[in-house]
Amino acid sequence: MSAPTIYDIAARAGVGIATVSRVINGSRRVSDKTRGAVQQAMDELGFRPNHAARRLAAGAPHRSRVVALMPFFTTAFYFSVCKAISKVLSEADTDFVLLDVHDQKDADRQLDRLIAERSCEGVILCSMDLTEERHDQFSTLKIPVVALDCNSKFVPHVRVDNEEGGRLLSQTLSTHGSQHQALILGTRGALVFREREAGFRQVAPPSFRVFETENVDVASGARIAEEILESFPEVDGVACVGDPLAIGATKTLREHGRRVPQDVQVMGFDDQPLMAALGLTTIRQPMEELGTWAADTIVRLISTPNGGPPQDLILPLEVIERDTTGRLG
Amino acid sequence: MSAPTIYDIAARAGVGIATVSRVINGSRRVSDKTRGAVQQAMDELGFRPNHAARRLAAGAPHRSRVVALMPFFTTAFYFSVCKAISKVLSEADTDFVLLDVHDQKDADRQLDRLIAERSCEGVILCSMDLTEERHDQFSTLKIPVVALDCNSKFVPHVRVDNEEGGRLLSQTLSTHGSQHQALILGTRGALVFREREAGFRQVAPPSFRVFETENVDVASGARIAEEILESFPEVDGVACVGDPLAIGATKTLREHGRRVPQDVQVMGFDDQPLMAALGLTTIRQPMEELGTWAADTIVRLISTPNGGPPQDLILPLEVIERDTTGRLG
DNA sequence: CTGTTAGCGCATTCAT
DNA sequence: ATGAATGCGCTAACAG
Repeated sequence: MSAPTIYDIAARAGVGIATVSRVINGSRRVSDKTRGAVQQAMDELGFRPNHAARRLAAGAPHRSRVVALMPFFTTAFYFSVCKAISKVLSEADTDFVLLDVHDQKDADRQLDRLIAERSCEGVILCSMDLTEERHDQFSTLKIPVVALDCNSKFVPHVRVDNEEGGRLLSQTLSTHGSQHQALILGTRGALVFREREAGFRQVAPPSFRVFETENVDVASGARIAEEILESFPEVDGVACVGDPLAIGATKTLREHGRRVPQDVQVMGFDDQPLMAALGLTTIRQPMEELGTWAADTIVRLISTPNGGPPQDLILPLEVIERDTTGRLG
Repeated sequence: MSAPTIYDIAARAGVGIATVSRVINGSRRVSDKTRGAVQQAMDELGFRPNHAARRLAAGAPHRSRVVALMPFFTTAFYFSVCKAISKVLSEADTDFVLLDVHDQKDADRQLDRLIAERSCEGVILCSMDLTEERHDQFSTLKIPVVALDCNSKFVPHVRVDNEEGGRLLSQTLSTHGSQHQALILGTRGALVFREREAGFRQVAPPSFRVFETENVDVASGARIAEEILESFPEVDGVACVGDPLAIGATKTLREHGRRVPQDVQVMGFDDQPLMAALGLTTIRQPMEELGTWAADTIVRLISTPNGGPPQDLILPLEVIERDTTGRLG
């Protein structure tokens, strides 16, 4: 049978529903005896108060909830994004529901559920796009959606110019004289990586090579660097689509006697926390700003259903030169 | 006046509430004309559907929500904890509401609200304790609370033995011959830091010194290290209560010509992501396990109100020796 | 101390 | 295509 209500409890305990309510809410105006009976009935039936009914009856104030779907585990990039979102939403008295999704399928399941249950007032989609169909669903339900780190046709989005990022990667290496550049890519399943690759290819010196890896962590960077040294020994510049990759690559290179940056230059991407301390040259993504904009926008769209036309935003990238680049030789 | 309901909209648009409901839910069985009128009324009145009422009427399934209060901004420690919690809750079909709190006052405000609004079914408290009074409030409302990284008298908690951590810090330095040890502490307002300090004091060689800093970031570590070099030049071991502090301290020491670890040994605390790549000797906290246990426990307590007596858990610490410690000289 | 009653705001028949 | 009526599960007066 379906979930028991206070009526079921009341009947079973031989009391009125008000008494059950009192017990639930810890009122002291209940005799220990009846309280016990009610408790027992609740335990036996596995009673769980219905949250929606509670809030409705109590006249609790509105509190919007926005859920953010993010592939959280992948990189520290999302840590910074998350912090920013959290801050904005908190100040807007909006609940921040964090949904960690592993892959697209996972995300789809959650999106279906959100639509079916209408269980939030806004959605922030990180590094993930929407199908047109699903966009229409959200649209008719008037649940605003914004995308972050993603170039969406359907919803307002904030991102950086990843193609430009790819170009900056190669150009910075070239500036210091690198001729044989390797690009370490995360899976091409991710659009942002494909975009960076495209930009890189546009400007890289002809002998460049591209290497793809599943994960974008330190271990992968270290492993791919081995591969690079073997198949592309003349390499004098390594560009990575994530900072951890660069850390791993640098480690391997140095272990193999290559000086960084005198023999090989290395660059990361993101400028995650601690990269300054590590001296990694990298391309800074304005992570806080990305999160802030997404959160601000969703809050605005929630309170102003007709908040004007979708307004996208492209934030600037910045090359941060530190110790892993410099003139070769 | 209070928030407009569909009755207000219906009245203003000269239609029945059912029609308003249809418009809200994107039903196509509404003439464009009336739809327009309803839309306009909604816009003019700033209508926002009441989420609780919606779910109640729609008979939506229960979905528990647990909110985690965490001082998110402070360190990457919480990133790992957060990941673990997120994973467990997601698998338990439980919403994960993240509440970033800056300080105790902030936390108190949020806790008051949670109690007043009964807006969640469980609470995970990170690095923060409960007053007895507030514990009683949660208790009578039957909202379970668990604490993480905190030694609470009132609620089940999971943590490491921070005193032992303090001892390990000093003992590891001593093992390699360090006689003049400095401890860099975060604010003594945090219990965990006080505990580590206590442990450290128990076993440190007599000439030790303790330094306190507000923040536990790289910059603070670098700054305090300057101070240490000035006021405690004979220092040959620096123990920190957080990894970033140690990174900063190492940087300063090396800039001042002190070799690490030959002249001065340095240790961090936590073993955050990337510390392996950085070669920092540190004391590993089982961050994932902490988060997993907290989430598992809260899920269990929600589904089993009488889940037996509070069961605390103390997880083991592990010294991870890397490149910043080793025999002096 | 306890039971009765009346909504909370909305989705949903069932009429029309 | 639209309106009236009913009930979701609970809290909060109001009676007793």
